[in-house]
This record gives sequence, C-alpha cells and structure tokens, in this order.
Amino acid sequence: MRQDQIHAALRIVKREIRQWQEPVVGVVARESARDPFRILISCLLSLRTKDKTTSEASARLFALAHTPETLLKVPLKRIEKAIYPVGFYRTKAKAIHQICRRLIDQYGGTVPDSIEELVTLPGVGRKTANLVVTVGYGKPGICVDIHVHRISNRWGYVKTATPEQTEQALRSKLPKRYWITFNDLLVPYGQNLCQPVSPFCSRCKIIEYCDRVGVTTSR
DNA sequence: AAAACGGGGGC
DNA sequence: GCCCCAGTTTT
Repeated sequence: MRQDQIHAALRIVKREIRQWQEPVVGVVARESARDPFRILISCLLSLRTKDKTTSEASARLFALAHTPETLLKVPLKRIEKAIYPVGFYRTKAKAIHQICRRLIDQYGGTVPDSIEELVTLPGVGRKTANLVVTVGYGKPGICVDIHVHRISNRWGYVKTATPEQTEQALRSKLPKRYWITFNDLLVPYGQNLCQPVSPFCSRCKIIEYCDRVGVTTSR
C-alpha cells in the first residue's frame, strides 16, 4: 500500500465496520467509558484472551468496584470468580490488587498518564500503556496490538518484525489525525475479516490497496 | 487434541 | 530474539 492510499483505505474500513450488525469496535476502550483505570484493568484482562470474553468479564468486575481503593477491598476470590473465563485468572486477579496498591501508594489513587510510568506497573506493557494514554487521556499515541501489527504489514504499509517496530514505523509514517483511531479500526477488521489465517479477501473492499504480504490462503 | 486468544516478563 | 507463562474457548 502506498502512502497516498492510506486515507482512502481507512475511510473505507471505517464505513465497512459501521455497517456490521454486531460491531466489536474498540470494546475494551468503549465499554470502559474512557476511564483510564478501567481501560488499564480491561487491558490486563485481555491478555491472551478473546475480546468478547474480556468484555463480559470486565463488566462483572466493575460491577463490584471500579476504583483502586474499592477494588483493593474486594477479596481475591471474588475477583477471580468475576473474571474467571478470561484465563490466567489467578495471576490476573493478583496483578489487579498489585496495581491498585501501587496506584494508591505512588500516585494517590490515580492512573499516571505517561508511557514510562505506566509500563512499570505489573502486567502493563507498551500496548496497554498506549491505550490508556490515547483513549483514557486523549493524548497522541499509537497502540499496536497483534491485529494492528499484522494488518499494517499485510497491507505492505510498513515492513516490520515486531509490534514495537511497527509502533515506531507508524509514528513516522501515519498521519497524526489517525493515530488514536487506527487501533479502533484495525482491531475489529482483524477480528472479523482480515484474520491471521485465510482472511475473507473476497469481502474486503480495499483489496486493491493491499499487498497481501504473508497471505497464503484466503476466502 | 490442538490451536487461538487485542501481551508481558524473564533470560 | 526466544521461550515461557497457565487457563478458557473454539475448531
């Protein structure tokens, strides 16, 4: 995909996603009501877990409590029960308490708004930190998860080996107006149409812009 | 039974 | 850069 095609491609993807009956657009961010703390916890739950499962689990969890102070008072057992289907539930429940403790001790119960501080929290890496900063605080940033990484390369828009390299490449190449929404567009597109193996290329409206790097079979 | 799941951490 | 993590859901 050429640089001058990215605008058209993203516009088409956006329109396409809007037409879907059950949109899964940025579920983690959207259902978290743009609250940095909820985004942080939702992202933690989403590690190696399907989006729908994460969404349902975080809803159950936040029904119990949704601030560091109150969530820390919820016993681990109850947290584990609420988030059970996400997998790694014991590890994640423990991490939730640790994060709450750190936020209270070091940041007065608030969530820091810088990548550098966020990634020092247990279970928080660049992907999670970027989502908190961009969606939670509305600051410029690029959140690269596995979908963004795969599709950016599949299009041939970037040529990178790791998500972190993708983040750097997009930072210098992607027009800034798309920084915050890029993730919101590519994630649902990657979940429902441009999947890792045999994507639905026949239903893709931007196939003419796509280099189909690494696509061996398609539907 | 095996693969997949919106990563992260340790080496 | 590679390997492990430690669980459920989906195929």
